[in-house]
Amino acid sequence: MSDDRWVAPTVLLAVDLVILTLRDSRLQVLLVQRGVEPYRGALALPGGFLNHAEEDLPAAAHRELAEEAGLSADQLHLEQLGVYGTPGRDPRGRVVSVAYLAVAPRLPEPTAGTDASDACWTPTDRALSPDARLAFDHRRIVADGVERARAKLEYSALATAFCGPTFTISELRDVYEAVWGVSLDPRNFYRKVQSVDGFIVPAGTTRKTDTGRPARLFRPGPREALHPPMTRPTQPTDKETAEA
Amino acid sequence: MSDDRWVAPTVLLAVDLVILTLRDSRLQVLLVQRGVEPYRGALALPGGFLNHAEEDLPAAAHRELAEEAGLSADQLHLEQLGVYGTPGRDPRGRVVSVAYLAVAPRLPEPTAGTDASDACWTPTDRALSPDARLAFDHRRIVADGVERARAKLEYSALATAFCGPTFTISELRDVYEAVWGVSLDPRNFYRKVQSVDGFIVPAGTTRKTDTGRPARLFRPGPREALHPPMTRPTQPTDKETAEA
DNA sequence: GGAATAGTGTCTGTAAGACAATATAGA
DNA sequence: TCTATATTGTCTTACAGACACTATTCC
Repeated sequence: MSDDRWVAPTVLLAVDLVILTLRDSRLQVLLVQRGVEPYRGALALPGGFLNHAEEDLPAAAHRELAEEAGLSADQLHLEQLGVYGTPGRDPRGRVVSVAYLAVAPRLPEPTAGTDASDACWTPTDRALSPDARLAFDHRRIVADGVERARAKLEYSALATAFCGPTFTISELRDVYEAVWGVSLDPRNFYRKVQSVDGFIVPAGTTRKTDTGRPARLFRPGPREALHPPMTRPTQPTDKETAEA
Repeated sequence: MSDDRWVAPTVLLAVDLVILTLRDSRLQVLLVQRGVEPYRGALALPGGFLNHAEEDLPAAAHRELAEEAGLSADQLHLEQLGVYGTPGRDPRGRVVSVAYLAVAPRLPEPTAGTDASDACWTPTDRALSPDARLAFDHRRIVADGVERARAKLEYSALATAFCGPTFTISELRDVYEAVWGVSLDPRNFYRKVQSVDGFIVPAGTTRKTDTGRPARLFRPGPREALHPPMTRPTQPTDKETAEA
């Protein structure tokens, strides 16, 4: 720093997205097959470089969300996940990536017909398995995103972001069971989730299911932080041990 | 993107530090008075640009920690807090800052005699008051850091990072009371903190206080995540209402 | 002994987990 | 009727919070 001619180094800034949703009662993440080098042909998170030097980071995240997944900002949770800037993580140079976590309800095939027709939903456990071979350090980013989602289900209303505008309590329980990888007692969950003030509010109507009694519909409540939090079981349950 | 000559824009990358500690039973943050433009003379977080294009982000955080606060990596908690990259946040250009949260035990005047003799510990409530006038968007970064610390006291062993290698349960309670801004029952806290398996382990010795019975000493346990979490009181207590 | 802090015992209300019982749909 | 799911009720246990009480130091 004693050198007067010292100038701060510049870096390339990218935005990567961990987009989570629930499909077939499984937590899935959107991955795209890379069409260019490096890691051509490998699976990677949707994302890319800033468009121009003045683009804001959340704006870039929304842009990539639309370009690569066909998802709009409506009905979608988006939060910053972290920065990944280890030198050498990208062979093209010093690329620092800002990762965002997006949670979307299951939409009617959002990847079909868009620019990113090579995007595909992948179960997170498969994406995180050792033989998945994700590009760059995207395996770690996916792992961090899943872990963030698991943690936030406990003390925030993030679970409703996996559901549509209205949902049944069973659907909400399905979110918790899939993301946490546990089985929850439907009856205790039913009362617990309703006892947390402002978490969900009744929508007044019901929805028929394939079989059984129709279920009341709810919509997300005003509360974002849950007090008391939803408690994640510590003991392994049937569902978790089955997946292990 | 259809323009073949398009090249990704570059940004300047900086690292800023929210260094928290406990002094006089108050949560304090380290601020430095800026000696150069912009915001010359204003208070700001310690930090700076990357030294060279290949410097790793945690390495840069540690370097700034040593340069501007005289703190070494030993006995210190450091975690990434987030990215702040809104265009226009720095008049010098597109500067994207990676904020780190550091938690340090109270050390013997770490700011004296170092390069950053103009660094000063500031109570967080004063740093966050409207008349503090921090440089850049550092007010928000401090607020985010304090909020992160508050949240992590609940479900992680972060509180021990505020203490020295050994500590009494009263000192640990002091951390919770100062960071949360509440009063906790010493007797219930005593049993609660010991019931969380692996949080703290007895060191075997005791420490005399000014007055009263000597207290047993503990050291941080192996557990980083607390199950069950420490519960933060929701109702305002005497201490909180007194500060409001 | 008195003051101050450390540490233990006990009670009570609340909430979580287990699980029986009832309600409402389709077949 | 049976089956399947939704919703309610009840019981037991665990824990948070309030607080009396004992222990150990210095004065």
